[in-house]
Amino acid sequence: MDKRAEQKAKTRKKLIDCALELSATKGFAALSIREVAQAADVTPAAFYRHFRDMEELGLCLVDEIAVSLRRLLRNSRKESMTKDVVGISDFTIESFLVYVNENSNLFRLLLGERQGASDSFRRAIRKEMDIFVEELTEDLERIAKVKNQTLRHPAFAAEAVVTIVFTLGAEALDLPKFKQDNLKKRIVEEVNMIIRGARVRIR
Amino acid sequence: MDKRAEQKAKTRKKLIDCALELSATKGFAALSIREVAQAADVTPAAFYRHFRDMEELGLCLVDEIAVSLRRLLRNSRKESMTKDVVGISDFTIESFLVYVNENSNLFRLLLGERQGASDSFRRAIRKEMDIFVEELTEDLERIAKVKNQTLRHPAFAAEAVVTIVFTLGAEALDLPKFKQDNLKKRIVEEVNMIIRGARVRIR
DNA sequence: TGTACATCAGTGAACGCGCGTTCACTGATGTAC
DNA sequence: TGTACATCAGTGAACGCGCGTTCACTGATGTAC
Repeated sequence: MDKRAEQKAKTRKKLIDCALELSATKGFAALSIREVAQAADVTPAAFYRHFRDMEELGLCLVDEIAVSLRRLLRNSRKESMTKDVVGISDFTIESFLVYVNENSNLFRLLLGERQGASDSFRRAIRKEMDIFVEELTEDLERIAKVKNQTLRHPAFAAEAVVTIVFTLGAEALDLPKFKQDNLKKRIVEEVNMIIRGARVRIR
Repeated sequence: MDKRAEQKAKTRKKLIDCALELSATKGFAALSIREVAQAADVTPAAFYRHFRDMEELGLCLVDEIAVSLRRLLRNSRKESMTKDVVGISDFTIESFLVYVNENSNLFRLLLGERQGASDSFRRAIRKEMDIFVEELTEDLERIAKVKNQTLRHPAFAAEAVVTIVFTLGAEALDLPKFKQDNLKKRIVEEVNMIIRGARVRIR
């Protein structure tokens, strides 16, 4: 057992976790190496044993987001399969909001830096969102097929849904729990609008 | 004629303009008083004759956004009246994208700080967006009435449309002109989806 | 109109501070024999 | 197992820098007579 590597990984994780936590309150862009190092109880110089600069650490955070988002996606798909739930339900959006609340720091980072300053940051985030859109497109098509319906532009519908859910989901973070109910209803209603509007009507 | 007040106003405007321009490249949050002062060709200390701190200057910028957004709204309404165009057309979205390109710095600021760090900033921006949603709600209702249709939740539809148009509009800023055409088509399609989905169908 | 004083936008120097980055170092852990 | 050396994560001091903020000041403009 390599105690040294183990300890190093632990410190690295601590740096990442502290950066994430700090970024929640003041935004990632405002963080300094010294600040993160101090929060993680290491010397500023120690930071360089793990990351070249804050940008590199930032990309690790985006990676964390990617992992957690994909887990969310996998779970929600699994659940919607086993429960024979067909369609984007109340339930799916409910569980998304739970996720947002549980991973509020990651989510804040995701949406805060989506139009942020760093180019590599923005591209990494958009790539993740694109994956989300693609998966949702597939789901929408699959569901439509089961229901014997046709969708006009599944990919556009998926993009619109993701945009709405993520943007309004981000707003949930600033709201007290009891006001989130209202927001949830709005999201559900708007998502349904999009999907209804995407269906090709048979007259 | 008060030369002194005139000169002061000029300097103030220069500070605001420079801050706006600088914020486009590195984000408003990353700006410093000294940086803005230097860009505006004044001493850092002179900054304090105009603003208490960067936050106060920032709120002035939000105000500029408010003014320009309302002008956009007024124009688009006027045009849609005179031209007897009924509905949210290709044309309306086209002119929105033109606006976004013309006021790219303002727009970047608007969307960049929407989930940014400063609380007063976020609230000011959301207030502006809410106004936009309200006006659009009225328009949607009016148009529906003319067309003898009913909308299920005009306010939700408006919120969804504004979310889509602003978010995707922000993405246009990173795109070369020829790729913006594609984006525009996506926006138009998605907006139409929402409105179609909002209509109460008579069977 | 001319003069004497008041105002005040902008100056320039100074301050203490936290920043990123470097460097020689230490001492615990790993490795070779 | 014990020893001698290598490795390297983390230390602590130091550096120069741009930052926000203050202050007494200057000199053009405004005002009162």
